[in-house]
Formats: sequence, structure tokens, C-alpha cells
Amino acid sequence: MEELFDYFEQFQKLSEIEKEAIRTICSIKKVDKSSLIEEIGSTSKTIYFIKSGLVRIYYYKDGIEVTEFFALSGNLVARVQSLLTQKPSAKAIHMLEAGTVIAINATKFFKLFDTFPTIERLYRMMLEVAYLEVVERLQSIQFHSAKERYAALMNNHELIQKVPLKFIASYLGITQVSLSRIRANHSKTNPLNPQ
Amino acid sequence: MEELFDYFEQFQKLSEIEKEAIRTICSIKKVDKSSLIEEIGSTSKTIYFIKSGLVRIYYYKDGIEVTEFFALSGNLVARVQSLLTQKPSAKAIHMLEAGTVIAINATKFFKLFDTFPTIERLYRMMLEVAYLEVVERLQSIQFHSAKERYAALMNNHELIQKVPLKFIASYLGITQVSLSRIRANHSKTNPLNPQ
DNA sequence: GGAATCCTTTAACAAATGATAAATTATAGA
DNA sequence: TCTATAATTTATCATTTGTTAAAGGATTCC
Repeated sequence: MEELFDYFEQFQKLSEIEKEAIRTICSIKKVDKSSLIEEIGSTSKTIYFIKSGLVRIYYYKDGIEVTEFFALSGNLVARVQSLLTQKPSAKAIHMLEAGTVIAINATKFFKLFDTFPTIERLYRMMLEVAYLEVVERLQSIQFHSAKERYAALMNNHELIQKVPLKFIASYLGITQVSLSRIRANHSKTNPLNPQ
Repeated sequence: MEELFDYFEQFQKLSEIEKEAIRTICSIKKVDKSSLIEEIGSTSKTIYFIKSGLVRIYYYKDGIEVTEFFALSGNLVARVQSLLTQKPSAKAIHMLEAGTVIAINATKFFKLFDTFPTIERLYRMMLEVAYLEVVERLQSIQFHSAKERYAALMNNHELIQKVPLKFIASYLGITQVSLSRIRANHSKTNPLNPQ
């Protein structure tokens, strides 16, 4: 659990009482490679912290699988839309690598806000950062070419090395064929970059 | 000020004391058509509620003006990235139509959180909705063609009627020429729609 | 180790969008 | 109202990305 609190305390210092309140609504789970920790159609009631492993969120658009999000270990992942609206989610959370997650009961977590304003503040601050990240990504996708987006993602070495290309393509908003073409061109002009 | 509280109370009921605390950090401003209520380069310290008028946020990408956001009367507008990071903003807030805005001192507003957890909750809930809206927009831009995005925007009649097309093009992530082409095609197949 | 399956690349062509320039239409000010 | 300016459309060509199909590599599982 300590990794989770280290993560939280990047945003907001917590008292021992607050930490204990959070501990009681968490459980630790081992998850196999390729398993789904949340399935399409269910309503989300959980926020996950990735202790180890690699995760993606995906959904289907016109019958084609689309990867929306990746999370490396040391980060949170949740199907936020479903969590906030309490409607069934069109998305699934998929383990790309086996690992361990901390499952936070979101319903109970939200209830803690009434007793511990500091926990609501923590959540608020994480939400602010998440908001800024989506705005960044929106701008990247709206005003950069696929080639530029791929070049930017190349800087995230861990992701590029661990994630199959077919998942990266839809994350970048392009087809797999198009990504292959970009990579072929890219390594012509940048022979030192990974193939 | 009452419109502002009506807006807030869609999210969170406020006590008279809380409202009074908010009133003391607000001021009402009349703004001319075409004026900038916030200029590029300044650091944002204000959240605006549009009592009347029409507003956009824009910035420059590679020397080309890009419209990021429109706000109709009855909504909030802020340069959120600058507000949250307290760094100078690359964006400006531009009145497309004359009107009246309520300027909320954001620094003081954030300070109210320590005294009034309800106000922090109000802010948190507005942030949640804003987050969901950006995620929606990201998906729309990532997985719909320019034609589809234009068709969707057509349903927002007020915006389409009041906003010059040159501002709409970059909002949709396309050039003005491309928007013209889409419109020409669109009215061929939909002769009843506005030209 | 071999067969089956999955992942990635390549090729050829189609469709969408960008860039530039010019023509047309609308708007605002004198 | 007339003129200057701004906004929008149209035309042409270049570039990017999508679509489909096939081939080549890699991986998994028996």
C-alpha cells in the first residue's frame, strides 16, 4: 500500500487517520497477463493503482478496437466516465503484462469526502492534473500530424518497448498500416532509433 | 449575480454565507465586441461567467490562429492551464459579441476552499464535468472525420449562426478552405440546412 | 520442432485534407 | 452609397492517411 500513499502524497499530504480510512477500502489483486480487470458493459465502481504490470483501456468504435489509454506501474487507472455517471461502460481495462493492482472501492472513496475534506482535496488535485493531460492530448491530436505524434510517443521509451504496435496505432488515432508506413519512413531518416 | 448562483447550484447547493463569500470576490464588467478580456502572455487569475455575449479562447500554433473553445452566455470560461499552473498563458479570451461578464478572483476563490469545503466540492464537480467534456471532444476529433464533426456542430444552432466560419474551422481542427468544401458538399445532400 | 496463429510490413489504389492562389460575396466605414 | 477590407468559396495540385490484400516474421502451443 505504501506506493499508493507515495503517489497520493505527490498531490496532498495525508494524516495517519486518513490513510487508515483509505486502507480499509482497498484490496490487493494479482492479475494475469491478457486478463481483463474490468469488462465492457459493467458499471465502474473501482479505481485501480498499478503496483506492477502494464494496462490499457480500450473500446470498440464501429467494430474496430480502439486503445484509449495506457497506464504504466505507479499510476492510477479508471473508467472515469462510467465512474462519474454510474452508467455501464463501453470500455474495458486490459492487462498487457501480468502484475499487481490495488483496487480502491470508488463508492466508499467518494463517501470519505464527507468526513475527510483533505481526501476530497486530494481527489480534486488529481482530477486537475488529469484534466490538463487530456487537454494536452486533445491539442496533440488536433494539431500534430500522425508522424509528429509518433515521434512524441517515441520519447516514452518504456511504452514503446512494451506495447505491441497494433495497440499504439489506434492510440495515436491512425491505422496500423499507417503506423508501419510512418515507422518505415522514420527509420530511414533516423537510423539510430528503434526499429 | 443570481445567474451565477443558478449555474453553481446545478452542481451544488450553497448556503447564504457561502454565496456571500463568493459575492465579495466577484466583479461585473461590461465588455465591447472584439475586445480581449485576457491577453496572450498574461498569467490567468480570473474565472469568468458569461452573463451575456459570446466568447472564444484562441492561441497561435505555428503562426496560425487556432480557436480552442467557445462559450455562450450562461457558462464559465477560463484559461484553465494557466490558472492551475500559474504560468503565462499562450491563449487569449476574445469577445465575439459585446456583453457582460462576472469576473471571479480565482486566487481568492481557491482560498475559500479552506473555509468552505462545499465550495471546493462545487469546484470539484464542475471540474468533473469539464473533464468528461474534453474526453468527449478528444474522441470526437480522434475518430470522426471533419465532415462528421461539422455535422455534429450543426446541431448547435446558436453557435453556428453567431460564429464566423473562420473561427469554426480551426475549432474543428481543419483549414477554412476544407470547411468550405465540406459545407458545399453538405448543402448538396442536405438542401434544407443553412448555407 | 512444426503447425497454426498472430503481428508487422509492404504494395497499390482511393479518399480526405492541406496549400496556394484567385474569384466572389459580405461587411464596415467614410 | 461607395469603397476598402474582410470573409467565404472555388479551383488546382500536393500530401497524408485510409482500405484492402498479400507476404514475411514472430510467437505460441501441442
